[in-house]
Amino acid sequence: MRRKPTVDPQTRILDAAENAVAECGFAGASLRRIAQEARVNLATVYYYFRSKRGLVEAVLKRRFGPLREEHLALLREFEAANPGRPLPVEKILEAMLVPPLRLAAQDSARRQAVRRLFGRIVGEPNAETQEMLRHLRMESRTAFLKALQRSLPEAPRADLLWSVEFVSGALAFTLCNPRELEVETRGACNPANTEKVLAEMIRFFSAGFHALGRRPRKG
Amino acid sequence: MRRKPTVDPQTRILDAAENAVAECGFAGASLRRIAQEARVNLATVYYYFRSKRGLVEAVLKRRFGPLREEHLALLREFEAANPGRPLPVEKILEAMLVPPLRLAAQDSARRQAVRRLFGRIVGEPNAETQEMLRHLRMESRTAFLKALQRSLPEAPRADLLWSVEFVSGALAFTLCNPRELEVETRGACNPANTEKVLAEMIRFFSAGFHALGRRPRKG
DNA sequence: GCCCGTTTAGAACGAACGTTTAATTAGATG
DNA sequence: CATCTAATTAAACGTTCGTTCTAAACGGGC
Repeated sequence: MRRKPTVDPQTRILDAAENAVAECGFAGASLRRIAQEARVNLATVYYYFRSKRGLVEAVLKRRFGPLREEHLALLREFEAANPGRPLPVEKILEAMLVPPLRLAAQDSARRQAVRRLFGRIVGEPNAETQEMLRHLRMESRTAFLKALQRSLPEAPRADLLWSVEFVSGALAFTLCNPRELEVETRGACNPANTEKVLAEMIRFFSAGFHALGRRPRKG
Repeated sequence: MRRKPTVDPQTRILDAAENAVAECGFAGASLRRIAQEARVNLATVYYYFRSKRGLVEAVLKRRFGPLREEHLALLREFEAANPGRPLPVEKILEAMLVPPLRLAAQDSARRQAVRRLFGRIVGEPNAETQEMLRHLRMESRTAFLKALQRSLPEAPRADLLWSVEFVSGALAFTLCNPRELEVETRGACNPANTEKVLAEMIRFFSAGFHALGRRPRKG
């Protein structure tokens, strides 16, 4: 029954905790069930992660920590292709969307948990969690805003900030409950089709950004 | 200390439960604390709502149940203004956005709880909860899609479905953590300013919808 | 008067929770 | 082999949880 005895206990615990938090929320996730699913003694969880809060933070950092570097790397890559010139909004959107979409499109065993984890953190108002995520998102958000301002110099900064927020929200919402969307649309929308989602979002949102660029002042 | 002795116990319980779920999630909300905050005996909660699940369902139905009627009423009202003609997408967007925005803009005592409740239900993958919300959203979603298809006959149905999803996501995301957004943007974006949010979303998303109408086939 | 829906009080149930402690194992080092 | 450290275990701590139960009070309507 033991599938991969080579995976170290910390990873097994993190995987199990990710499943539990995704399914039951932060408060509903039980350390005992996590330890059981990870085939690990309950005290081992404390040995590695000190407390439940420490475990949850490790879960979030493992998944969402690398996103910042991927965001910045994609921006740099696109800018290197056409040095000195402002990026087209379509490329900026691609840099924003591709890393989370890739994250939510990995192997099917983890996919559902990762997607639901997105939804959990969005709705979690706990101050510590929010502060941690704010810190994780801050740097890439600044980079995206700077790129957008260069690409759409006529657009007011506040409008661009709002729009970035709207894109983030649409992305999070689309990722976190994929099955529901497929059911509700009777299969017309399949969030597992990453390329399709990316194309739809770029098409829809780039029009919004271009409209901002065309209107120099708020009407 | 008793502020409003006129409010009946059921309402006090629902208010307290709303606070608790918003703050601690469905699993983290404690009936004992809810009863205490509602200045009600623990048994009274069971007397009225049978179980914790029953209480949670009552909380959700009270808040999100009226949304469907408001959505449909707004659509009817706008259509009555120009009978027979397809609604402009700006009006459809207004009908989609105004009821939730109004809901999240009520008196300051309840506002924060209502907004956080939005985030909680978005991230909650519990099958029963999702099924209940699906049922609540289905009718108005169909009405919005129909109006959009009349207004943008060239746009593929799947694209419109996706776009409606994106709008819903952006709205939910914007509503559920207002303070964070204001902090992160250093005050440039204030989600409590309902008119501003509405104007920003209509401007941004209507451009996206118009772009769909202009492209008859997927490129 | 009494009845009945409502509300309170108090206690208890078993279960599950986060956390801690002390003892034990396994592996490397000397 | 003895020793030291890291890893792992079993057991227990006290608390809180959802839920149920009983008994008693309250208040308006027939």
